[in-house]
Amino acid sequence: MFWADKIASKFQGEQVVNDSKTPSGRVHVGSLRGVIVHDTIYRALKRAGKPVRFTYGIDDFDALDTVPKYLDAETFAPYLGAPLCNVPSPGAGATDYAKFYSQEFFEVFDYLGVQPEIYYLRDFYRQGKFNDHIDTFLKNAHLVREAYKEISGGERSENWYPFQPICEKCGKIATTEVTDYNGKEVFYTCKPDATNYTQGCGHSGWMSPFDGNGKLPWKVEWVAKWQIVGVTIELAGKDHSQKGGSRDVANAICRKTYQTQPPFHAPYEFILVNGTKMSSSKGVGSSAKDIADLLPPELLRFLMLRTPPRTAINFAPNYETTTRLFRDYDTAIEKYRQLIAENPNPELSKDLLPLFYAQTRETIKTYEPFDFSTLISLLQVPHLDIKAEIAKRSEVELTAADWETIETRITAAQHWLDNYADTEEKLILYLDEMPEQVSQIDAAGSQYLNALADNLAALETWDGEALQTAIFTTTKALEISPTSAFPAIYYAFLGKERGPKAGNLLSYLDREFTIARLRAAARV
RNA sequence: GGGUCGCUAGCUCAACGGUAGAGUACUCGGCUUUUAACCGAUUUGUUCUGGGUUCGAAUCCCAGGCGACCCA
Repeated sequence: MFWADKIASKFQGEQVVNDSKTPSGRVHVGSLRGVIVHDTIYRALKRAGKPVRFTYGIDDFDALDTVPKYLDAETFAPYLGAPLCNVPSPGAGATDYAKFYSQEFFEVFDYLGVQPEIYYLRDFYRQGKFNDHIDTFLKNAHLVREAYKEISGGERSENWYPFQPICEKCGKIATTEVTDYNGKEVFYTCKPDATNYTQGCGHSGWMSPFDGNGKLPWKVEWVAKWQIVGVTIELAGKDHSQKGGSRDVANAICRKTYQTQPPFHAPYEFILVNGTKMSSSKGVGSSAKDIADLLPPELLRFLMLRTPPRTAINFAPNYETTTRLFRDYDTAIEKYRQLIAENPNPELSKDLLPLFYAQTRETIKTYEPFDFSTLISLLQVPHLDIKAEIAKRSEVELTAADWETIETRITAAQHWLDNYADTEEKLILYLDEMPEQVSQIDAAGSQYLNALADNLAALETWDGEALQTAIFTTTKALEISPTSAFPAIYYAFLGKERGPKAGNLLSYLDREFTIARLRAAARV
């Protein structure tokens, strides 16, 4: 059974699948895994005909704890420690920092066809939805301390309370500590040494903890959120899912304080780039938007889906990995088309379910596949009418829908060439100098190039067809096999053993130059 | 130091207690205006190691090695 269906099969009755994110900056592609994993489980439950909702929370009451290096440090340093929803927006089109980055994230949601019910924790706090839970936790602070101690070994002092007010004086939330609660107000101090990234102002006093005046620490907040939203299924990244890790602590708090079972949980792995975890601080890895610019939505979903959550995904946008992704997707489409040719409503086998869940809509969009790596090649042939070439190479008449897919693929291939291709992966015409690799041309090859130069000099028209004919008639005249002749030509112009159709390639070059190069290469 | 996950063909992965497979790469052949395309075929394994359970282990258990990650 496909992994998402296996999870879905465990549940009866109404389910709420939840995921959340702190909008602390640009979102890297690793964060998309959680999104897709949850969306897929949601869709699997729907497919199984079970009642289900998909909710997504923005943790925008969390503090700004670092200024990302792509932002001006001086501008944002004063806001370190303040709730993200109270930090100014780094760009136009948003009211604040949290909205700015969550909007960017949601654009990717739209792109991927992910449509959860979105909520912002700032609203929950300000609307008082947390009030009862804040009261519960302040009154049961000992249970939270117990859970921390038992699960993660962290000691909390006797007068520690699980609550952080926003300091009335300096506006920071990361620096405050509550030491008393009288049922209506908490006594807090804004401590200069509370964190290692920002200083509190030293203010202290009594204030109400309700209606958005402060927040619960996030492990505690997590538990309260489950109660408010009614979450039944929520997975977490491997980092939070360790024994004694934050999810373990949250689960314990949930059991102790509410005497209820925490939501279903399973860990999901990271997305690795070249075998190592991507991290925005190290500068490795791509933002979610970068990858979305490269991969069409169904391909990006497919990438995230086909690997079960427990297994790490190793994606690097290099030639090998990128073309394989497209090829695997096309292979699945091909298989599906054969299947529906026999039966319009087929039972999907396990290997076709990733294709099903990869769709942004409800049905699988089929098309006539055209190999992605060939597109990359064709795009590099100068002056080539790529659409005419594709039409020529396709066995069937391409429909408007086929063309729509192909055009998306052309855009993706061009984007890959422009942004990710290594120089060795690109077609390079050596116009100014002779490629070193001409030394690979053997005696027969040299003889061939000379003969070809003679024949080309005598050509009446300089076009691809005529050139291709000349190339072949020359091989026949010399009784040399094309497998020896073609590499000699490619070495002379590209420094490679293989290349695009030689006649077309040469037709884009100047005649005198071409002939001179052939003779020069033959002499080496 | 403690923990989690992983290790299967050159590469990417599947098989999850019942004959180890696919794609790709490689090799070879075909394609008589045929060259990053296409078609066909062959080959590829101490399933990381060592023990154990079992009629039977890649699969379950124990120990070790290596790697990634988390916590301290």
